[in-house]
Amino acid sequence: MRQPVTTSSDTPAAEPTDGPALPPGLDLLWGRRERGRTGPKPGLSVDAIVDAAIRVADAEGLDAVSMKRVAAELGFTTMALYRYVDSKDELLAMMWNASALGLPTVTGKGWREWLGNWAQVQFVGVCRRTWILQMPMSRPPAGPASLAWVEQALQALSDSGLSEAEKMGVVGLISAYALSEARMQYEEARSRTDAPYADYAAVLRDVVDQRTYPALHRAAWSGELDEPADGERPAFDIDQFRFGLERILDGVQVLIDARSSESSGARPGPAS
Amino acid sequence: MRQPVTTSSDTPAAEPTDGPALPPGLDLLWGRRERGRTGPKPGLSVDAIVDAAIRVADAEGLDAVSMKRVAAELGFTTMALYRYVDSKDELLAMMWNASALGLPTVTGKGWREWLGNWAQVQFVGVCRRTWILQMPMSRPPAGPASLAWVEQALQALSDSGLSEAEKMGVVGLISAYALSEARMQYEEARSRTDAPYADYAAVLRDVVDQRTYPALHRAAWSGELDEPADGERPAFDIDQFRFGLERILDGVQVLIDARSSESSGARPGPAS
DNA sequence: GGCTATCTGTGTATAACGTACGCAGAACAG
DNA sequence: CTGTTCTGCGTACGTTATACACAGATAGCC
Repeated sequence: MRQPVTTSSDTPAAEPTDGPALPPGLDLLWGRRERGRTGPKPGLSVDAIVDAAIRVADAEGLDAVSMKRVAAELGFTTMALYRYVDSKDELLAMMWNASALGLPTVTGKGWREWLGNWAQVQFVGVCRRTWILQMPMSRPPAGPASLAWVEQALQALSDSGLSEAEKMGVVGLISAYALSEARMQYEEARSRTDAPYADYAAVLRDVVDQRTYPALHRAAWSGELDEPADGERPAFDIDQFRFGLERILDGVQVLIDARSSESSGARPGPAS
Repeated sequence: MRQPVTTSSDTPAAEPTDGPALPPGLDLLWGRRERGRTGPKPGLSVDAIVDAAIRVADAEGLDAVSMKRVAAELGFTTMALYRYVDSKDELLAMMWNASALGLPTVTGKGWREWLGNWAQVQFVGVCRRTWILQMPMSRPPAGPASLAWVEQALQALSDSGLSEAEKMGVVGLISAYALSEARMQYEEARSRTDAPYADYAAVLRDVVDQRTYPALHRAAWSGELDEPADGERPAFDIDQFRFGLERILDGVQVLIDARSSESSGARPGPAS
């Protein structure tokens, strides 16, 4: 599958850093891919390739990110990239990880504000980088930057009294919601640009009849679903995101309250 | 873009059923695509194509669904499909809608049980049809079957006292969560089959060092994240889904309580 | 009946994609 | 200096979706 890269047939089983063999692609993500010492100097680097790919994705969308296009961006041929990256999937994984690199360190008073800020930063982050939403993903994050981002959310919950599994569950839940909401809004905004329809509600009004869809009919004609339409509606509506976020945080609050009243009560440990 | 299909240049602006022109693809979804009366009898139908595509997806995954493969399934050539479907995207939209066709009517005592059942049915539904998770989606549902499914959830909330926009928000939130959780679990299960690693926690233990990732390190070594490993772990863990679901429902409960205490209080209407 | 417009299914062709493979030349180890 | 190993490139292959033109079938109209 991969180029030689100094096959360690001489050294019996000595790992450079630790561990056995990482799942395919992860070794590159963690910088554990060794390069040979001989041969011509590389005119390229993985970082340069990933940067170029992100540049293309930012400017022209993820669909424009082909091996050929990225190589052209760097002034190389398509196949030159394969000296640094095993496959396009690997490159996408690197991009996904790199997208978490620029994220700031968030804080907040108490777990709720902290986690709320974390979620909002993630939301606006993916809204700025809409190509993230188009990725085939999403396997659980495994790159160093992605995990550093998850780490922050876990730290926000460290004093919450939740079990480790529960913390991970909460973080995964919120992260998934941020992604989903952004994707939803993105698709909705994109379909609004070219269609003869102003928005989703207009489509519903056309298509939904009162008999078979009474509740939807009521919602569609209530006017609440219509966009302002007075021009400057933001492409991404963070307030709508906040609505769902507060729901989730309320739910987490209930869980935390239950756990803390448990510790002074009787019940032993929570089931998985 | 499309084949002639009786261009209505003679009839000035008479719509067969109603409304102007639906967004591309939606007309087919709603059966508003007219077929000419003359010419040879069609040897195929949209339904037959969609069924075949779903058969392929069920058996071999969404990646196997190519126009060629679907056509072969029916004993036709690739291009024959384009007499019934404008593009592959349209076919995928039809599949997505059709996947909601087999869903049962759910009920429950009170909005919470009702909505909880609804969410769980959706979860196991997409788990059974994992190709749904691999779809490029997800623009908001617009097919008749998808909307009928949404309708059910709205009905569960009809007596909740929430505004229409809030109901839609809640339904969207829960639906997105069901999809995300299923996708997460699916990816995790798939990566566990071929990798040298047992599970996600094992990867974390290899890769995460205590200094830079203290919270993650603690979680990874807590043992709570490990799978049972004693053989028969279900590919999809509905209990884990329920965990997040209960969090969200708790949050919705808080919102509903606030609204109902509002109605006997002072505040007029909620902002969008 | 025949004429004509229209639709069906097919074959061919195109452009784009990811990527396997082999080669010329560069850089280092001995 | 020689041999090994790497780089970058050119070429080639298989697979996509889909545009287009053509032969034959069907229906409406005379």
